[in-house]
Amino acid sequence: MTETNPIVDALARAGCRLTAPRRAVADLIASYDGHFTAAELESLASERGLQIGRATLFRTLEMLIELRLLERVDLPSGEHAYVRCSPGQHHHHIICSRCGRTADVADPILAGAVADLGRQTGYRVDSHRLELFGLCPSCQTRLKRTA
Amino acid sequence: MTETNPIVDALARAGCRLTAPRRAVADLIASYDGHFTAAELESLASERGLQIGRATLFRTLEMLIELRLLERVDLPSGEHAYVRCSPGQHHHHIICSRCGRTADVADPILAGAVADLGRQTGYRVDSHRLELFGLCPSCQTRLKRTA
DNA sequence: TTATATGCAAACGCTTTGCATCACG
DNA sequence: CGTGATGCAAAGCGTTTGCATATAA
Repeated sequence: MTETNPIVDALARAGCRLTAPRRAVADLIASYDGHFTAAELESLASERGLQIGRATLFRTLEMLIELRLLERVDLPSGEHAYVRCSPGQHHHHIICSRCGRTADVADPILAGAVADLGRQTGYRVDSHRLELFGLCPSCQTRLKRTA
Repeated sequence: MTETNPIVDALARAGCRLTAPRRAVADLIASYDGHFTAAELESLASERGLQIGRATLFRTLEMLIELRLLERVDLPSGEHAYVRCSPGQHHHHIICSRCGRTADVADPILAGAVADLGRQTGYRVDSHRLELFGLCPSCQTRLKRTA
């Protein structure tokens, strides 16, 4: 198994040291389809017998956000969660409220709407944040079957 | 001066007791054009010599959110703030990043975009949250003058 | 070898809670 | 009067920090 964890790669490219805890965090994150909280990450780490200090965990998360590999989102519940995301173009997340799986959503469709809203209000819109919540395709079918 | 604070009115309508601390919070909130944090509210209260316990402050804020007179927003800085909003139809906020003044934005324009995004991803979108940040008209002109 | 990262534990900020007292209706 | 609201102070939660130690490059 060659080293192909994209997070590890990105850390290397950014000139960060590839320490054991960072590799561990990278692997933990890779095992999530959807969003996760810091606490979830921590308990998954201990389930797997990985030694990662809480401080290191948060420092690593912060670094990954800096590198735009991760984004912090506020769930409807008020919890803070993290989602993986592809660095690069502006986008948003759509989050399944049942399984937590996320999908990236490209911005262009929204851009027009945002421009309209600016025109409507007279505000010069500099940035915006959109979070969508709903059911992913597989949870939809799963629920239909049960119903 | 007749009792015309809309927050007080709404509390009365909701069957809540009109206690002194609640009236005080209602008046404090009324004096903000834009968003405010719990801490700001608390220090404004003490500036004005009003006695309001921290717990009561938070309990009142929670109640006002329940009544949809207030909404909690997450500023780009990560701070939590509260903004007044008109109960009723679904809407979003546009927040001036300079003076904090907010405007409500009706949803319809966005609704189409959200529907598109759902179609694109296969998710069934149940709810969404949009926060817009930028400069309000008066801050725009003020900045132009300075520049 | 040396700048960087780590772990611990304590500090932190914000928010909530338990509980005895108070006061609106 | 009785229920619901208050204030305090302490607990709670998630996150950050100081500092001595360990480690990648």
